[in-house]
Amino acid sequence: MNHRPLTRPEQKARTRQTLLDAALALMEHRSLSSIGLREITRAAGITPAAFYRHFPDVDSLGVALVDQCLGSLRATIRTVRDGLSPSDEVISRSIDILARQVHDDRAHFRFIARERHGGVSAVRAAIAEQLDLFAADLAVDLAADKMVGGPRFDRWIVADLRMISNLIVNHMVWTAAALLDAPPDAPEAAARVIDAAGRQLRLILLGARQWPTEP
Amino acid sequence: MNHRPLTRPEQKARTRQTLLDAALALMEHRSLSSIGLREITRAAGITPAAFYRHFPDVDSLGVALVDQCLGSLRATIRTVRDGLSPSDEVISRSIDILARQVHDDRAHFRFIARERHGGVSAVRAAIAEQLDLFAADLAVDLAADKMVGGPRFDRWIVADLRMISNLIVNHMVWTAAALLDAPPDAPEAAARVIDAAGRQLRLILLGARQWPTEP
DNA sequence: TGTACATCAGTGAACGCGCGTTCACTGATGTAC
DNA sequence: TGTACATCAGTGAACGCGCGTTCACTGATGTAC
Repeated sequence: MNHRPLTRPEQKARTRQTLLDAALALMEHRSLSSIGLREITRAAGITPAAFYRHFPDVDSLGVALVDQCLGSLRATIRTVRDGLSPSDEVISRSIDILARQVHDDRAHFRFIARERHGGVSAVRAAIAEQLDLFAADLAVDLAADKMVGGPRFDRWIVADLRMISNLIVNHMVWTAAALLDAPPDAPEAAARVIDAAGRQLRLILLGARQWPTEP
Repeated sequence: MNHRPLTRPEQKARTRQTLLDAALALMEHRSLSSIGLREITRAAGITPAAFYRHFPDVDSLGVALVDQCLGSLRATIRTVRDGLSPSDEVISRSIDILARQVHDDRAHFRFIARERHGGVSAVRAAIAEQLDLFAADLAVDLAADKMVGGPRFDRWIVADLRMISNLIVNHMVWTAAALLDAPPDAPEAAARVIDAAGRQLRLILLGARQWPTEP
């Protein structure tokens, strides 16, 4: 136990995080734009006015939430992918890892899926930016990996790498959303989603193997 | 000009439609759950209390809007697809038709994209149901079409037909959302989206041509 | 170490406002004879 | 066709309520000497 009294910046950061967590929890069944400032502060256990010490408004909190969700997810993915040897197994393993991440972090993924095309334009823009970074990461990885028997991405032109990276990232986001739609207490519904997603990804990579990089 | 006075059911249906249109217009920049009943009636030019003659609450209006949007779109798509001879051209033509539909009906597509994973569960369910019908339609069409040089979908097992139909429907929805994200006055941004979507769809069908229906 | 002052995260009261819902009503449309 | 009554879409006033934002404040933490 650490009973050392917190410094002021530490305390402030802690309250800020409490606000973010409270907002995320409130968004389980509703979207950001329907959640009130007072609701968030009530859930966080502080006064409404204190909210303004941390964010100018609820939308800004949403943007901060995006960066936190997807920033940490990006780091996680990097770590995980470094430990994967490129092979055909990559497909089913990627989907499994995604499924486990979604299972462990339903609230974060739900927030992203819900607000990706949601009503707050600043949040939409923040999500689009982060997903673009994901796609860029993936394009680099694809070009670097030499998958045995797989597509020769190292010979692809950049535009096509971005094209397929976007397709795969979108497929991942959609898969995550589908997993969230499946009731959490029905493992066979989730299993069906995972199976379908795996076959779809396999089909995409089958297409990539034939893809003419020069038209 | 038809100056015949409207019957009562006609007048009621007209007001109902005014409410639906008003709500759709208000959703250009915001999501359903952040729009108030009074706001809708104000935009529709009727008293707040009169709303209850048509819907029990705003969420129910949302469900009605889904059925109207996607029901009519489904009919449109059926008509269009009946006029298309199956060929490789189908790909670029499908995307072009989608792009034109989105261009002509931004509000409807935006509503669907925004609420597909939005905060109102009844609306989410209604959209999921309609998209499922789209996928089912597509699966039947794929199995029936004999595309020259294309995948032999007529030999596919049902599960795989559903798998690729879902993939294509999701790709279409995502493409529509991407077109909506592109500023309406920047035709070259939309053109880039259309080009990428076409190549993605081509890659998917390339994969389908190789797909082993028996594993 | 002790003291005097500055900072600033969080308080609590107050404000004006628009919300969803209710209710008895109005008056045009519809129906029965 | 004319009359008497029923229906019911839309009205307008009223209600209690929670909202976002402001403000002067408190008191613990931080800093200078």
